[in-house]
Amino acid sequence: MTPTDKYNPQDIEPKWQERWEADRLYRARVDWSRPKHYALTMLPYPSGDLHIGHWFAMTPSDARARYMRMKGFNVLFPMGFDAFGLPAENAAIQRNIHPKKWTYANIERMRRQLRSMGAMFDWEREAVSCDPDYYKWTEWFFKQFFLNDLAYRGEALVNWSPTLQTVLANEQVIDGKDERTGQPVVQKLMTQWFFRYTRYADEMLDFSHIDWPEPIRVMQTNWIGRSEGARVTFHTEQGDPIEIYTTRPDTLWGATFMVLAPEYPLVEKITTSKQRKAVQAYVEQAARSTEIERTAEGREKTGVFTGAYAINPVNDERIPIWIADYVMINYGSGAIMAVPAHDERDFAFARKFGLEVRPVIQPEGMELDGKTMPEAWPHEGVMVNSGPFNGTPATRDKGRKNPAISAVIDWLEERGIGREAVNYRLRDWLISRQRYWGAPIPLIYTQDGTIEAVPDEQLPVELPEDVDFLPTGQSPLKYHEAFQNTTDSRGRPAKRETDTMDTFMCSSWYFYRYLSPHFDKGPFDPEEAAYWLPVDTYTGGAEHATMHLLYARWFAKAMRDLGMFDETVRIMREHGRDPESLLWGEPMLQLRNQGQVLGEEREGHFILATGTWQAAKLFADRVQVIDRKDAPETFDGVMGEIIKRTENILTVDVGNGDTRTVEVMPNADITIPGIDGVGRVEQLRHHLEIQRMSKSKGNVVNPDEWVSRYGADTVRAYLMFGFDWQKGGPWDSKGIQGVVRWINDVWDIVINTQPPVQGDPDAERQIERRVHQTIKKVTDALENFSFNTGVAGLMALRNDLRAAQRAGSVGEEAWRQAVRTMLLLMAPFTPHIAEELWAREGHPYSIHTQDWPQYDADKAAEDLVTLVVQVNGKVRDRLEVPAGVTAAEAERLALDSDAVKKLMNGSPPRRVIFVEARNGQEPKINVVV
RNA sequence: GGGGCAGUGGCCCAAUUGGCAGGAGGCAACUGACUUAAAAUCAGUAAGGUUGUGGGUUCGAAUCCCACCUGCCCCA
Repeated sequence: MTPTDKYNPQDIEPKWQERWEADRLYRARVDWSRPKHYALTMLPYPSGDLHIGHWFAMTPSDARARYMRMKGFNVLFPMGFDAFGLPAENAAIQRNIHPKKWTYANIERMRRQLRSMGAMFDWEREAVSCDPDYYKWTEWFFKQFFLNDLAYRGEALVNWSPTLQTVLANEQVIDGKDERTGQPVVQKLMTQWFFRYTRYADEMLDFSHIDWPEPIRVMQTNWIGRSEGARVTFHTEQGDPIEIYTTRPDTLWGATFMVLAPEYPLVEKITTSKQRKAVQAYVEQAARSTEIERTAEGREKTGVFTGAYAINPVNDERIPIWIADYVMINYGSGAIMAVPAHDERDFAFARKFGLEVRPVIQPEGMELDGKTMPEAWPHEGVMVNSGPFNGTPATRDKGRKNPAISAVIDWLEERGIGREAVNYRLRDWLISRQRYWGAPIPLIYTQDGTIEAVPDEQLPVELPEDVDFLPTGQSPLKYHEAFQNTTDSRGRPAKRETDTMDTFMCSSWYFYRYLSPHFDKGPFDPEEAAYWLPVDTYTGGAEHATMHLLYARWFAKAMRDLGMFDETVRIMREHGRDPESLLWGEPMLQLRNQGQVLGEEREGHFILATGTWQAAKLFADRVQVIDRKDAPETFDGVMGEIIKRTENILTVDVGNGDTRTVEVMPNADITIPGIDGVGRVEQLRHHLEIQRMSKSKGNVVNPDEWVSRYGADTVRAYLMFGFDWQKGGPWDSKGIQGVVRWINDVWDIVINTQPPVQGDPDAERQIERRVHQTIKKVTDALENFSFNTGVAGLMALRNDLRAAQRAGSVGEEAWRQAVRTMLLLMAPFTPHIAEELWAREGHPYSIHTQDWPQYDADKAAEDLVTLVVQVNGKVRDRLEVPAGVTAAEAERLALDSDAVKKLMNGSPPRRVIFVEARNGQEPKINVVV
């Protein structure tokens, strides 16, 4: 064997990667004569290192894109970076590196790592969201939305840190405190920029045009949270209107008080002087709690009476107005009518403060008494105490479908008291960020208070680079004079907006930029868009269900309605393509989510520790790592597996669910097998559970290491084989061995087989059969994102070829044919070795531009099959029968079988059910006696 | 509290519309070969189960329905 006969991924992988790149093998070009396929995988954030999760998300996606290409599609599979965001600013503050420098250095590093995957990314279409070339268009989108009333300035509650004088993101606030400084955070109303997200709420509830996973559709539906009901206007005794929204207008007569959010603008005006102090104190306290705390169910209700009263418009009753933090200023109108008898939260509030509870829906077979009822009754019944509606049945149906609600809405509208209304849980999209590292909002505030958009020819508003980062976390744009000071359209001094945009803005349109990353007449080139759009297959994590994936849908709809696709549509028509799929306003037609690769389980060291006890803690001067098997029966000290180590404090599992704490003394004698001399406490291994990977847990799998050990093909194939892709699971560093063996075997099968010139026809037929069965398996697997079964099918074929190789039973012609097909089937999974062996077999470059093998059902068919014979559903016999056995024949054979005869005892069968063979399964027959 | 997803040999996982759990495949295990020995590699081998639990539908349920248990995700 010459050295080249050994499989050496370190050799062949870079070789082919370079060749593919030099040949621009993966360059995707518009070609109207061929069907297109736009395959997309979520773009990474350039955090610095590609981790195994990126590989898990991207390489199966790549395999499928490659398969689509071999199937005859012109495939676009681009890649880029979602490069704006907070981590870059944190790096700037903590390590004094400019965000730009940090980000681009990371991108450079990640590009290299991404290339090592051997994916078919078309790098000539790469887009980086922090390039001015890119964010020019992010700004342009903002401007279009601004000019077309899709963007507006409004007030929103934000997490405000008085210490840092800055706004914090939700994830930066832990228990009402800034996670970095531990200083308290308050809720403050601030002026911010919003997009009219709810404008497309109803359209976004329609999933009929897209093939997205059910859980995502459910999550988005719940997130949008459409409800039907009515808006009703109450008035204070002084005549100030307070509009409320309710899904239960049928309970209006049961409203015994009103509740306003503490931030409600009218609060100050209506509060009586007697109540002023209490109200003010309450408002201040409410500002200190977060929304999550405020709305948590089961939380003790708090609130204060304002001293004011409102008039219930349906019965002119005078009811007290309270403020309470369980009512949110940004949900509905920030005010509610409280119907304690029929709403759980109102009920809890009424009981706490001794407010009246008045049932107005009487359920059948139950007598509700406001004084004694133990809980609210939010369900169906007959309306009572409701003036003209007494006796009207209320069902569990929502909205107009409920006769009581429907009747009351009509009545309200006739009287002009209220009107039918739809409400959404979804709020408008707050896009302002008081941050530096984001796309600037291209607006100018003039001296007279008007707001101007920056003229197109001045876009992009570039981020200044000469900025200083204060450790406070404040945006440096806030005090960057040169950036802020500008002139308006009439040449007068003016101020720039210093807020930047939410990074979800950048990622809402990146897949359009990929089409033409250097196009300078618009965000994308309509000539490219007409061919490639929309995205056919999108893959990524389900964690983006309600944010990115919903924003992207909103964007597509807004773009469509602002005419941004008009030219694209025209070109589509010119080429005879129906633009329907683009006009749906759906960015991605098919979506699939991968699961998550979790950390591997690892046993901790089993130790014997001795020393002195103090309270319940052992101060150990000696720690010995031993094999669990060698553990003594009893031990005077602490014996067990280390489950946790913090510095020099060990938590040891001593069995029976008990743990002991061991503090290892500085000069302790530590012995660890395989480590010479005295071990260090840091060398003691603790138990690792199967859990999410994170640096702090020390269970991170570094793909680069595994690639340098086994090659990219092996890592790719293992990730596709070892997991149910849509589910994910724990990494298994031993499990990868199976893939290593498979690839080595394939190498050996192709390189080191000398098939005889003449083979055994039966054996050759059998191999051909297996090959075609495998074509079917692998094809189905790739169609269905079931990558693990695809690789498993290829491994099974390997087993068959191995056996034939050893037996020398398959002749040269048949052998080469089988190997040829196997390599084609492998190409999407393991592109490098497939290309290498393809070349060595003398086939023309490149395997990746070949046609996908054609499945032939006749060739896959078995001659003889096993007929499974059941009696009353239990397997009683198996008979060898010809493949195409008919029902009549099968019945005759089954009834003739000894096992069946014995069970039937001569009586005739009551029923016989024949199940035809299908899809490689065998026929079954069930005799019912 | 509400909603969603999942639970199959020791482990990862298969099982198109309900139709053989001889479990597809892999890991681990065991036996042999190679080796002074071990690892790695190669060849071979059997073993392993009330498909989370309990009911229901059906000729037949891992699959469909109901309830419960456990785990993960989303919302509150």
